[in-house]
Amino acid sequence: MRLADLSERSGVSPATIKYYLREGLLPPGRLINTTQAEYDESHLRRLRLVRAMIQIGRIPVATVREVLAHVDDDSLGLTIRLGAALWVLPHPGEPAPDAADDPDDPSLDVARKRVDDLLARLGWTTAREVGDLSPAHRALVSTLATLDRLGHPLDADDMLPYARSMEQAATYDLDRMETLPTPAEQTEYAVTAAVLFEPVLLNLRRLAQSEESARRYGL
Amino acid sequence: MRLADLSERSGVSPATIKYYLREGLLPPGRLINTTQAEYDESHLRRLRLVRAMIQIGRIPVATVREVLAHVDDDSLGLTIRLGAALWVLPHPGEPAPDAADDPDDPSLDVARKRVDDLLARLGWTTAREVGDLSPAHRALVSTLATLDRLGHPLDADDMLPYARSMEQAATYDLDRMETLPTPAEQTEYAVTAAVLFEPVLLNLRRLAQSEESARRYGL
DNA sequence: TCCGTAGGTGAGTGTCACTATCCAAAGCAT
DNA sequence: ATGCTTTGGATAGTGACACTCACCTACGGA
Repeated sequence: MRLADLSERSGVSPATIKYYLREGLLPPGRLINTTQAEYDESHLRRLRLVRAMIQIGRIPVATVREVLAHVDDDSLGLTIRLGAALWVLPHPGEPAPDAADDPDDPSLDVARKRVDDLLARLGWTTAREVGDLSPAHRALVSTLATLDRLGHPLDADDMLPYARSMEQAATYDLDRMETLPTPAEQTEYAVTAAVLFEPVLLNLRRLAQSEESARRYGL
Repeated sequence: MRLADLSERSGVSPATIKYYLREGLLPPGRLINTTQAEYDESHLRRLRLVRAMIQIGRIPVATVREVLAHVDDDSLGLTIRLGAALWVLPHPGEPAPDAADDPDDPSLDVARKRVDDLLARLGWTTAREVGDLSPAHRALVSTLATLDRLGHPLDADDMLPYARSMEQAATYDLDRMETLPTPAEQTEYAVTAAVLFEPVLLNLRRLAQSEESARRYGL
């Protein structure tokens, strides 16, 4: 498969593929000679993953490169490999990097305490120990602080049922992940799940909301 | 309260506040004379909402303007007003606007059918009737099609438990919304919920995932 | 042999959320 | 009164980012 074929089968323009190759998001093809390269199904697969991350997940190119480095890193154990890949993904709810939270903001302390309380009640001891180091934890705290400031605080009780649902979802995801044969595929699956299952959940939620609103208020 | 005070209390730079005024995201203050304007608590509140949408929700300025127009539009009934405000919000999972889905793509048809099946089983008749017109529906279909292409298809059975959870969440949200006194506040709450509860859910999910992964694989 | 095409590269494009600078009029402090 | 600051208003510039274009050289088929 040459670059033009890769472009045709993926729907991505040749110029963009060249750009991805340059940026290291796609491994170079096998060079037949100085001016021809051969690509295979693995390139197509990787290209589709890259597109999903960038187009659907709106993930910056530099971040995609980091994530893929972890996916491809056979030297790590599965737990670390998974963690590393998901750790560098953007976490919705994080403030923009150029406007980081003021760490002295008292509303953050309040939110942090509430998250700790929630984790304790859930029995998520590992998450509790890792605490603020995890981007997911920080993003959660930051979002709760913002909700407080807007006058719509969410306490641990409010979050508990949501957390239980997400626990179920996570169990389910890992079950599916385990059916895959290699750690590389498993890690890739986890990334896909993070990037693409999240939109599924959110859009289901919005559909549910308009359904319920129609039921209550007519129309 | 003058512009500088508004800036101080919100943590937003005066230059940015001027920009928001120019862009119509913030109503102008009451002009005391040609060079001084007076702002009040409602401006502070609106400014915080705008910041949350832009910084946390990463919503484009032009979209924020549209959403606020619906929040402020007293001429509409609650259902329409809610729907309109949420309709224009970005839907995660939508492809970037400059790379819209090819409508002839057969994988989209497959995904559409699966969503219809799911909605039928859930008994979400309104969502089913509105179908493809809803951005949430379109984004869901598009995301499922991408998952198919990546070799990790999600069928209606897989989604059913997630959808039930989201149904519960939606009911809960609307209950909270109904405690607010005016339609303007209710609409604002719905927007806040869409923009800020979603990060809460997603980060809970990621925490649950690493918790469960630690349980299964140690560390 | 020769023309079209392949892949590689550096520079350019468009978008977007600010941000910086200027200006003249109007306080406010002394 | 005087001089420093602040205001609203306007225009232009910035930096990040994901491409996208034009051009170059070297094949490779007719």
